[in-house]
Amino acid sequence: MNIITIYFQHGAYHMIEEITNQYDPQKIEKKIHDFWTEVDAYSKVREHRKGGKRFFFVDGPPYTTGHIHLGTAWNKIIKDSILRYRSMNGFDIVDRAGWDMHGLPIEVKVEGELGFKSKKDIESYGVGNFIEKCKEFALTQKDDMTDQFQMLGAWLNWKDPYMTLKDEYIEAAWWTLKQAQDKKLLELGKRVVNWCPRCETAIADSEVEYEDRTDPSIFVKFPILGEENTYVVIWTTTPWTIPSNVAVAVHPSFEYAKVKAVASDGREDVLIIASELVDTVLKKGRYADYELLGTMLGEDLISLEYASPLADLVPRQAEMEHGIYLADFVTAENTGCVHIAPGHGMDDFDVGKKHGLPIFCPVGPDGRYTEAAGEYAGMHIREANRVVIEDLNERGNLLSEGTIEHRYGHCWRCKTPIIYLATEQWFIKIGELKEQMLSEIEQVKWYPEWAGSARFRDWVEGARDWCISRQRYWGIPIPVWKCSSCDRIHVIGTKQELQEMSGITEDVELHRPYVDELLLDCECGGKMKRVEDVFDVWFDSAVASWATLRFPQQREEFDKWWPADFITEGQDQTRGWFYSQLGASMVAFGKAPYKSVLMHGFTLDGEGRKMSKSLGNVIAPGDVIEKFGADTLRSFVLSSSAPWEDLKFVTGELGNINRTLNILWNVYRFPLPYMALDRFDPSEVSFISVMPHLRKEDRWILSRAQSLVAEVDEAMSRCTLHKALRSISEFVLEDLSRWYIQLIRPRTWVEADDPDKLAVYRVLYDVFVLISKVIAPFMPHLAEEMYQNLVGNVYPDAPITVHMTDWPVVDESLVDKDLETHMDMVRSIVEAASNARQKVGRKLRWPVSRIVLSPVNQQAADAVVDLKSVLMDQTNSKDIVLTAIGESWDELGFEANPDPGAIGPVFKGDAGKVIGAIKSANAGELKKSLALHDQLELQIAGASVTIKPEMVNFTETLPEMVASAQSVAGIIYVDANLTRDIESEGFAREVIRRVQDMRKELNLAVDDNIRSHIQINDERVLDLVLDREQFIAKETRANVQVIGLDLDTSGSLEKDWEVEGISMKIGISRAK
RNA sequence: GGGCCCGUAGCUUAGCUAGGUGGAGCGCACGGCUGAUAACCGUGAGGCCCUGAGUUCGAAUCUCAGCGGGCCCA
Repeated sequence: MNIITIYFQHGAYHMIEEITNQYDPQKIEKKIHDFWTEVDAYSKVREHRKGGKRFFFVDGPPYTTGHIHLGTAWNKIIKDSILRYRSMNGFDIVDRAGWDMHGLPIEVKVEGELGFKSKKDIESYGVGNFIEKCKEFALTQKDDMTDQFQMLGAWLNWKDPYMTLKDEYIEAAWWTLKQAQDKKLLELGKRVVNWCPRCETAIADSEVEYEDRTDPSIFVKFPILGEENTYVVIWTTTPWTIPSNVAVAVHPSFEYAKVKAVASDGREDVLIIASELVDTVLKKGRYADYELLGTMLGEDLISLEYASPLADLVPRQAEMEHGIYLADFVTAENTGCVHIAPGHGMDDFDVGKKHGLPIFCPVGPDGRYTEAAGEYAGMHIREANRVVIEDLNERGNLLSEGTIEHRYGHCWRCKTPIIYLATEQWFIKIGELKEQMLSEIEQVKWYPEWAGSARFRDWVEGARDWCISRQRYWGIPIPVWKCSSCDRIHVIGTKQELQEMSGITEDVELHRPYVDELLLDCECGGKMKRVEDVFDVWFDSAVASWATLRFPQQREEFDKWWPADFITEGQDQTRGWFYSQLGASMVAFGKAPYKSVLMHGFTLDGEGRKMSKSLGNVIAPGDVIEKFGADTLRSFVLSSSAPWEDLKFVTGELGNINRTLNILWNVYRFPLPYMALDRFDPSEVSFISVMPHLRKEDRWILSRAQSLVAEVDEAMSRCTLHKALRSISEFVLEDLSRWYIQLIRPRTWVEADDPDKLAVYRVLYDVFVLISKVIAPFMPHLAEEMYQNLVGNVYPDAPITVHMTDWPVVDESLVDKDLETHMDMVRSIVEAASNARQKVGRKLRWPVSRIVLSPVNQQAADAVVDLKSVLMDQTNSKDIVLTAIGESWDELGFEANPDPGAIGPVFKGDAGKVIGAIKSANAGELKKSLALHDQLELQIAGASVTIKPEMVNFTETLPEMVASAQSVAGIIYVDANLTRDIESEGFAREVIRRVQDMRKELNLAVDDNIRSHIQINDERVLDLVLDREQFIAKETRANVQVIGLDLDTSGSLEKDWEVEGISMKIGISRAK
């Protein structure tokens, strides 16, 4: 039968259904997904909360790679759990899913599919065709990923997501740039940028990946003008930048040495090097010897000028003056003199700017030298390293050549080593916003606190102006039009403005190449053409918080919702989305776009290494779901560690979680057959009606359930989702499975109408319904499954899904903290009793006559009185005896242990006799006297000696067949001495257990009756068993039962048993 | 090289804010229960609390310095 129809079928009885034996997450989750789709649960739930307290959530848009990984799964699971929790708490939620769909990664993918190698291939294929391919690719990937996210049970607005490739989104970016222009925060400038020579574009700092790489390591001698054979020595790992050298930088306060170095062939060079580095540099240059000519500070070197060793190859180098300048960034490494090429380095550029040096950059976007590089023109810089080294060597300027392995930046997409190029780019002047940004950070609530106050703050403090332009195709076109005759600039803010200014009436797509074709009229009468750049993709996602509200197209929603109440992303987004959003929002609105931020960790493999394709340790969420189900995956990632800590993915732990859910399933399943048998209808058995019949343990579990809700609320308020999950798990395992269910089992077996049984049903029902709600944010499928059966099948008017129900409010009237404490103590006593039983070898099936507790305090004593029946029941004891608080049990014996250390010094030679006397004395009296008089006279060989308390230690001795164990309530003693009655009950239970075992083997129904024949080959035991003949027949549902010494035991099943050394033979058959 | 975070039993972790005999789960060994039974429960063994120094009567906890891992930056 289709379960969906079950949910809607309500017969005469409101029936809770029996469920499968095993927790089967795949089956349940499939069923629940179908159900959600069928009733459109998500939309209905969001609709249901319309008009409630507002909660504006912005989804950090994953890049449309086509497949989700564990990290993105974790991310969405956190989001989903928090949103479900909020929704149940009455919040009206905005939660459009987001997709980041522009940029190089997709271009690179499409280039790969089309077999392209460079931008020229794209141009000849046609930019329009290329853009269409990229769009199609992004949209397909988006759909694939949506399916994968939905498998996790993540409820976001998937039907109407925001997509960075949509015109409405592009307009949000354009509008933002126009704000920057209006506020004079947009700047076109020549700057040194990270440049990928393959992609032929600037790339953001955040797109640079650092990896180990082997590069040349060369020391070069620059000849000082006007001094014979004198050189300043520099070091570099990029020989190809030597043709672009403009200056040398030294540190103002370092000491530099001028040394005469003698080569092995007798040639002499005068070299300028930082003093402390002379030895190492000369060693590199294989000089035989040197002589120190003098020392000076860096600031004394600035009058020197030098010539480029490559002046004959690069005409511009011959024209240029080369000087020595001061810079604080110079370190005492290598030579202490730094090669400065302002066209090829950030620091270099700054030095150049400061001193008005030429920004000489003879390298084109494709990584080849331009005409300005003279002889090198047309050569690719990759080949140039070798050639430059050779040229330097030929000219006698190469002091040393080697290689070095170091961390070097690579393009994050195509892995090409980046270079630094001085180029014209568009910048947002973050420098001017920094102070405001720092103060806005403090207005935001960060989870954890240090993510904002330390980490993010540190990043923002060091932030540089933001280069937002890229020289590519698949991105939001930068909406800047420039006049070809007067260089005037206009920034377009909306599509409408573009249409008006370009005079077109038809719709236009806001991508390249379409917008490139539109020309605007300039005030000067000339024509304005769009600059060719597109936006850095980080700028796309930066405007998500208002783009998701369709601003600037719609103003109302923006005014109503913005800024975001909450966002959460991985720690890598500190420099990424947390930052880009803040920057863009400062430009647009002058304030932070989010009120609270949860920074979560990274997923690592079992060894604690990051998951990466190259390591081959990537785990696909889909595989995990297939094996364990989404709820298990969700519980695992949520409970393993605090959200902001890294998550080690250990497969074994998943099994653990799975087991916990299975126990929850079993606990939930346990009473259902009885309830079904009794046609228990919760809608007809009110809680009020069972209240007079509640036992202590019922009140206890109800109190614990309320405490659980409070714990989860507390955890959620701190974003400590792992604590919420652990509280749930502890409640299920400890309180429900290991305790409450054990306590109430016999009550569910009663066959007649019984208020005590109904009370249990009602309590269990309420607890399960509460659990279904409490787990709903975290295990939405299992929660739904439970809810539909418990509530959906019973109350036709109930909310259609558990996710539409209200989050439980703690009912203080049900909370009884004293009772909870008492129960903790009782449980500890039961555990201790079990321990003690093992020591005396008495299994639980055999009652013990009494358990004695020496309570540690009043509370412990109260607990025993309060919960005596639970205690007797669970320890299977006939009586519980309390001593006075802190008092020993008076049936204990004592043993006196003389302490030779205390006796020896006092009695010297007689010590041995004293020790013997103490040992042979009556320990109990000894103890009493010492306690009473603080000393004791003993007669030894006619002499009287004085014994002091410190001379004797007493240890308790236990009576025969008594064992003790420690509990939190105090030490307990289990008296396992047998009486006829106990022995009779013990053997009877042994018999019952074996008959039950055989019933099971025959697959008898719980309520089937039997005929049984029990042969016991021991007269004494037979006699004992016969004492409880009725009891045995009742427990085993035997209509006919014969117990005897020698009888025919034939039946459907016949078995031989050995019980405590006595052989028995039992035969049973089903009674008609 | 810099910033932030993490390091506790074979594995996953609690305890750290507020210093006072380090608790769990898994696994392992042994046992119990047998109307949750392909389920459930108990007991036991197992810890230089990463290392070293400092503060303190007392440090897993606070401070400093190292080592190892993660994210980010240079």
